[in-house]
Amino acid sequence: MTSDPKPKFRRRAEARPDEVLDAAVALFAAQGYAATSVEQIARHAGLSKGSVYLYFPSKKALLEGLVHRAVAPIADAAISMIATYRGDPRPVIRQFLNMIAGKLGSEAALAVPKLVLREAVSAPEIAQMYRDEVLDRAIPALTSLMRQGVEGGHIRKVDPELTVRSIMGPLLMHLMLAEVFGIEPSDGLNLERLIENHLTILFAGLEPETNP
Amino acid sequence: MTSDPKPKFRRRAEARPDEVLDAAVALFAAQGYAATSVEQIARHAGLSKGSVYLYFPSKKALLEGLVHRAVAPIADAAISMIATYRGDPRPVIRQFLNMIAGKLGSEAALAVPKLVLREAVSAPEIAQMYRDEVLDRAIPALTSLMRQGVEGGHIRKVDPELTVRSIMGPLLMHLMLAEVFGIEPSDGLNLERLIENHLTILFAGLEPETNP
Amino acid sequence: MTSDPKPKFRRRAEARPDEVLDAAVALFAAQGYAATSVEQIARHAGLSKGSVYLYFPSKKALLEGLVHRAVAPIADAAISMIATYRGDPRPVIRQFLNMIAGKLGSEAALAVPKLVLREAVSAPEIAQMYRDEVLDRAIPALTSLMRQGVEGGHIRKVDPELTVRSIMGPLLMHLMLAEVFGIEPSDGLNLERLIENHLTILFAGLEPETNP
Amino acid sequence: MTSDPKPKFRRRAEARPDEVLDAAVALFAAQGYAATSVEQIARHAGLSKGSVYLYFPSKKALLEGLVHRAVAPIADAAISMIATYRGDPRPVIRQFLNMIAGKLGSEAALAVPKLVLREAVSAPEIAQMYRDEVLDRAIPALTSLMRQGVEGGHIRKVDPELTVRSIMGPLLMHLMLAEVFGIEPSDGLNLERLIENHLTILFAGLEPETNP
DNA sequence: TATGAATGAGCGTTCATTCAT
DNA sequence: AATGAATGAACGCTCATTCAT
Repeated sequence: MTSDPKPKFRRRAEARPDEVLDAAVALFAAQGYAATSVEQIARHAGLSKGSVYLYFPSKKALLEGLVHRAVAPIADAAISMIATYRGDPRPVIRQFLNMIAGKLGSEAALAVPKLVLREAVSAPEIAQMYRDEVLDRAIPALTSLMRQGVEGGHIRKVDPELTVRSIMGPLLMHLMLAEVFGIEPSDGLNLERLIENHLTILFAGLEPETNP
Repeated sequence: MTSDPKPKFRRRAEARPDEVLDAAVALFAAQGYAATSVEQIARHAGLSKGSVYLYFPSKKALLEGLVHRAVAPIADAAISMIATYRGDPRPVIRQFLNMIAGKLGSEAALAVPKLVLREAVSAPEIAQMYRDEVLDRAIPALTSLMRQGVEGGHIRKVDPELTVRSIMGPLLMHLMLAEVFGIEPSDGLNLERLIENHLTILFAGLEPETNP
Repeated sequence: MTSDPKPKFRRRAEARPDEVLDAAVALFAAQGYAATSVEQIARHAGLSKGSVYLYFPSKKALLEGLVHRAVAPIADAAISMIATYRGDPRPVIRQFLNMIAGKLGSEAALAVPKLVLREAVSAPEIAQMYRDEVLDRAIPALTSLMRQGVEGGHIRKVDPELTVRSIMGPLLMHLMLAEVFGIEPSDGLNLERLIENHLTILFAGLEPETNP
Repeated sequence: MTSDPKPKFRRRAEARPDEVLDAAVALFAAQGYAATSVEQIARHAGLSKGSVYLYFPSKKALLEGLVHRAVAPIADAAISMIATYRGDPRPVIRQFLNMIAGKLGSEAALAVPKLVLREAVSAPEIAQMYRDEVLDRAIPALTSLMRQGVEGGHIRKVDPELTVRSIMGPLLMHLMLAEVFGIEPSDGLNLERLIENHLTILFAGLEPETNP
């Protein structure tokens, strides 16, 4: 803390890259990657354009760094919840969706996935990174959660892989309608009610067939 | 294969705008709007850069023209199917999803919605156009289809507005995983099986509650 | 008149070049040469862009044709008035200025001289043409009018060449203030009053010195 | 001769805008605004095209900056000379014209007014700027100089407003003939002799009428 | 570490001119 | 005689990147 002999006007240098990334997410999310200039990011982060290149070798590296930074926590939280569960998957699904809603509904955490979606085509490295670090870990986990649910007779005999789409899809659609097109239900982007309605249908739909 | 390699005759004026749009979809879809130059589009369509401006006043007008051309047919088909139906909505939903799958699963028809999704942030006019011409016509139609289904006792007492997300979401998610991240189930982008699995759950989930 | 066997829908072809020039003056005057496109001129004249090139080999040829057409009459009228006069030049000067004011004050005749002034730098051929056909005929004529006036003792012993500037300059300045900067005297661009005031001073100033 | 051939040191930031403007006047004067490209200006000033935009946000801003830089000094000098004078205006007029001749006869100072004249039509902001900063200050000053001369009986009863045209016009015409059309008197653009001849006539013409 | 002046390649757009019809 | 589709060169402007300081 006080070991530095002349700390008076020292800037916390290690924090800089993060500040730059913060500025970048904000601007990329608001205007898109292509429409955001390095100059804008630099000003937003409180330094000069040239200094950005001290921390990141190119504009695209910003995007990558950005995604990388945001991605690990989400996936980790998700996986740890599902990984080793045995039994009726429905309670875990409820927990899982509520956690995601909690994460995304609150803050600018939504910005990164949105960004990935938009830039995935022009920047396949980004899509790949997201796939590697999030999707290819979370989807198989969900898939095997469902598989053991089917095998244990806890739920109807559905295709575990495809059912993952039925679990996550309505939430994705809800967010996309709201975020991209500004279409919200009459009482606003109410994630709780969406999930409640969704789970009512989903859980009834997953109920094992009573009469064999 | 199916298109003239180098058309001998110039001056087929009426066909040109469409050819330009064809080139534009292809390139926009492959590289994104911002990363595609007008020059590229022109060469792809077999004309000079300047000639593109004979048919479209700006690059953005290409995007708009593109979306406009692709959008009306989809929405029209959808609406006409749903509009005046009375009774258990489930058969119509099956028809509806199959139609959409037929339209999107086949060709480059998917390119335009994908494009809209990506450019929506930087080009809000595009998002607005899509909303006006597709979403704001299709979603209310679906919503009231569900509403009368609930009121007629044909399905469980769900929120009609939110249930629309449960109907369409899984399809959206399936396409997005495949198209954006290259994630497909073990037997490929099999839209029929996806829909079948989805509808099994959905229809069981919508079954009116038997007791009380 | 009736010699043509099928004159029904015949356009008076010989009039076309003039119509094109009419359109060109109007637009060049309003927007400048560089800011006016051949397309605009063509539309204004009621034909297609390509057809303009039937009558004029290039855009610059339009400007030249324009000036040429407007120039001869002005100079001719001026010269014929001055050429052979002997005696006190003052009555001729009055006549001359009134004629010019009549020509310029009325119509779009001002447009061409204004155009020449503006484009003279970038298009020296234009300046040269104007010089050849107007200035180098009118100025020497005025100069010798003044010279014989001095030599005959009708006016003060002034420099005939420089006095031409004193005769024409105030009118030029008046028009330029009005046309370029929108600065007009309190009662509008009143050419008669301007000339009256100007001539009062000029003629008194030219009065031969009474003493010796 | 008087400027560094190839400056060894980059980064003389404060001088650059002025250098760019210098290059711009030269080229605009020689070729006109529209016919001069930013690239030309940049090369002339020894920088790259992109660098010009470091100092000026647009090509038009160059023109404006140019005019602005040249305009204030002229007007200031003029006004300060005339403003509060009482009595026979003729001595002040002589001083005033000599000062203007001194300013314009020497250097490239003429380039800017010429430029204003030419671009006034296509760039009304420029005309307006010149009007605001020069004409609307100098002309009223001259007008009231004349008015008090008339009222004090120092000069003939002329219209003060219109007489301003008689004072300045011959000089304007002399410069225009020379600069635009290359027409000069036999002994060159001799501003002193022009002014002498002009004032002889003007002052005699302004002499109060002797016999009432 | 930090700057910001400087660059150069590229983009969207315009337009005078040509030419098959 | 007349068209208008087509071109290509040029222009104003932007911006990611570099580098001397």
